[in-house]
Amino acid sequence: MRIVITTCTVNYQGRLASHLPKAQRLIMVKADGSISIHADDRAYKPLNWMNPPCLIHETTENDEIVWSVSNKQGELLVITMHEVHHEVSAELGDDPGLQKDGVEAHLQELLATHVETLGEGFELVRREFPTPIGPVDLLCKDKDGYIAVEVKRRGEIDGVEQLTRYLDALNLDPQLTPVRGMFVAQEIKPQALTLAEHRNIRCLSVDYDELRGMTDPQARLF
Amino acid sequence: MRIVITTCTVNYQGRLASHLPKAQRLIMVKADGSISIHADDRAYKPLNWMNPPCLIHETTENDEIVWSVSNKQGELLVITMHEVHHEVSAELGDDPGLQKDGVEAHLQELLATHVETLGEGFELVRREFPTPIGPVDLLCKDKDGYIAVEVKRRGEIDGVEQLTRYLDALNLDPQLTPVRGMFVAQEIKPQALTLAEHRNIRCLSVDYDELRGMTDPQARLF
DNA sequence: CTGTTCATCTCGTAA
DNA sequence: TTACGAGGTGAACAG
Repeated sequence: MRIVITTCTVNYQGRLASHLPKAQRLIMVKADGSISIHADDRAYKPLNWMNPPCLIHETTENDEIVWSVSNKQGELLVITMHEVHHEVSAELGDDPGLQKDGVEAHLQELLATHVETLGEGFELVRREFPTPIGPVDLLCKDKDGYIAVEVKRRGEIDGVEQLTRYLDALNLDPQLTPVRGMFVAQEIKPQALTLAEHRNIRCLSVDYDELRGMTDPQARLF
Repeated sequence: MRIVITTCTVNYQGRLASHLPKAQRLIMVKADGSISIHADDRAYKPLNWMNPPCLIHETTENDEIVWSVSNKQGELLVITMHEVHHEVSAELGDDPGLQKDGVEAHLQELLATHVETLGEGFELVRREFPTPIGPVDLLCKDKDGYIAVEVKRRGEIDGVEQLTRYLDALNLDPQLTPVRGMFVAQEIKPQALTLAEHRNIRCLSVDYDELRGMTDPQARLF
């Protein structure tokens, strides 16, 4: 990792064209060759960046240091440093990586082992049930037939569209039809709820922690 | 802006839960109070972060510095620094900001002034034509009636769904119906193309630079 | 404020 | 390699 605090101008030509006027910024060069340019606000997003793999070529023109960063896709990032105020290097080494808990996959897992919470007499047929246009999160069955369940952390309109496409595909199969739809999320947006109801898709909000408690009452990863 | 290179462990509890084992990392505190934690790879994304506005509370426990970062939503980021290897501060000042050229809005603008490239005899009725569920990018007209045009930089399946919803809404209006659909993008994914054709939506790939050339042959912002 | 949509989205994963 | 969906998506803009 190399950190340079510098007064610079930046031009990017690639997926779009962009320009940063002369100002003081922080440039971060990482061990994988990637580069990012940060202003003094916004935690998340750099002003400009180049993802690895990329090549940094340094030249000097009229007392100005110029970095030309290019990648295989033909994108080009040119940083002209008018003045360098500070510079540090440090070897951080490999990172053991981020452990996550509470993403959609976990919710799907928990629901798969507790399909009875989705509806009376529900039985799991398969997780990730394949269709020609992609897998349905859960395929369940009760006394009236099959139910395709779409699981989301946050239920929005896109999820309802996705489930609708799956239902269309599944209902082409005479072995399965009629297949009902069910939309399950920790939180369902009003728009999504309205669209789902309009399409006769049942909606259910579930609580992740509560669901986890059913499997393992004292579970808490961290 | 404050930069700290430190051996640390990090815990986040908020929209999900996550944990970073002890390792050397770079912590960036920006002038707006936001904070991000970087490993030595990936240009774009920090391992962990907290967006402004947030509050940083520093304590010391057994020779370890602990930063508790919280926000109004009740999210909590706890950084425990076991060792600090380097530290810098710098006032960067306000950034003049990034100027962009080539985003979807520009493409829509160009197409609006050249609707004849979309189809013979096409005339523009309105950009951002309002419907109950949101504005259609372009509403055009030819001798056979109205055409709703959805403009995307990259045409994917979501865009086709969006256009379909607009068409459904527009065709409820007896003054307009029948409204045909048209999907225009610099690049259209095969899946989107298939779905669009299946719904009788015409697809067109356009070249941004070529289109811009029609308006202003020597135009080139940077 | 909410809701909607774009993004140089990034990033993982599975076919 | 490509395609697809999730994301602590973030960020901008309209209502």
